[in-house]
Amino acid sequence: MPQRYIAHLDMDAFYASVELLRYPQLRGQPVVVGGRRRAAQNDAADSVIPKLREYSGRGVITTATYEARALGVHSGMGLMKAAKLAPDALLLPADFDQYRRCSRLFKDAVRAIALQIEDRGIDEIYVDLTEPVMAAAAEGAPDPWARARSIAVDLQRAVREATGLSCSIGITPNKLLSKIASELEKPGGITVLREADIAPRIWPLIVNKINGIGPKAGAQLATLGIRTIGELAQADPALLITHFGKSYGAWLFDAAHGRDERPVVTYSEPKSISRETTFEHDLHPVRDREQLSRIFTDLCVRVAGDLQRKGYAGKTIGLKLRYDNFKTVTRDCTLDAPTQDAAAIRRAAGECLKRVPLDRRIRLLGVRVGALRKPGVQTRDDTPASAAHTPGLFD
DNA sequence: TCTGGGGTCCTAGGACCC
DNA sequence: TCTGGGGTCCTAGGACCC
Repeated sequence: MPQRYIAHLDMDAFYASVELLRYPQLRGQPVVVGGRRRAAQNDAADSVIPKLREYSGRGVITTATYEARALGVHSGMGLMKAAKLAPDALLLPADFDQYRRCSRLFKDAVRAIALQIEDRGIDEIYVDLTEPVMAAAAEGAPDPWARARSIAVDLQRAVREATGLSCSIGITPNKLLSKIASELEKPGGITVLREADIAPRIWPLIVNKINGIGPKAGAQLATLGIRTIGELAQADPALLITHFGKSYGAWLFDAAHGRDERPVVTYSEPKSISRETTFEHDLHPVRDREQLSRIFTDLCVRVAGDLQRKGYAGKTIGLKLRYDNFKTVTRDCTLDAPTQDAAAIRRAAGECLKRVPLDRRIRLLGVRVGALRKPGVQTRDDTPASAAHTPGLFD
């Protein structure tokens, strides 16, 4: 594989930083974003920002400022638990519309400099800088890595000018390493790593820094005495394969050595669209039947709205249900033809519901539509039989 | 008063077809 | 009567990520 120059750009504490643009007086204080939607906010700038200790109810931290992280709270942590660690931290509700607007702004700013962008969600992207770096080399730039770094400086400036926000950038020969590198000098850093930097910079890190090694795999590696990426790189690949299977075991070994040939993918179609909700309090399948039914229908209406707005229809309807003990079950069924109709989705999901045991309280309900297609673009298989009888020019 | 909401990908077994 | 493969679709669960 020829030499590539891949950047990973990660916005710093994104949601919280967007909120600080709106509430600049909170800068320097511990602030977390999360919890339930704000109830029809009146004049936000004048109202008093609640503290974490005043919060009660379900919910997790979505983002914490670096000041809040210093107190031990982090994203994904339950708010009630976070309130014990940082009772005086300020709590702001999430405003996803605003985050999406900022996301679009920063991505457009990057796109004005480099075209090969892979979207990785609202606050991060990969950028393939190989072409611009090679173009500079052709014009006699001495060190391509220095050129890559200077492009990163340009990217950071463009993002700041477009949004007022800072980001961190990692540049390495591939996505796997760049993702790790962008975290090394947060916030606001640029980290360039070449082949020779893998051993000194990557190997001392714990295995969970690798994108794709989560809590489960990390714990299982720990039982084998493997905690750092370096230890993983020195492990016997055969041992990894016996514990993790042929595919994942081999991948673990390659990843530890910094090998990754995945391309930067600039376009992809969604595979599924879903809506789910966790209730304020667990609901009883019989006693709260009416409320559950209303919520269920509402989820179907919302998912149908999403499908219609984005121009998709789907053939596989899925139901997700989480019990009070956090056990989650899913059921799905496949229709004869794709749909984007709320009533059809509700019927199919209702059939799925009949197949799950309703013997305990329910915490979460979700509806998903998969096997998506663009209904406008019909393949032969999608053509409804009735289309043959559609009145036409000669009827 | 532990544990959100939106996704992707993988595995594994069974049905069904050739 | 016994016994092949391979391929695709469907379903359920789980790991992981942002």
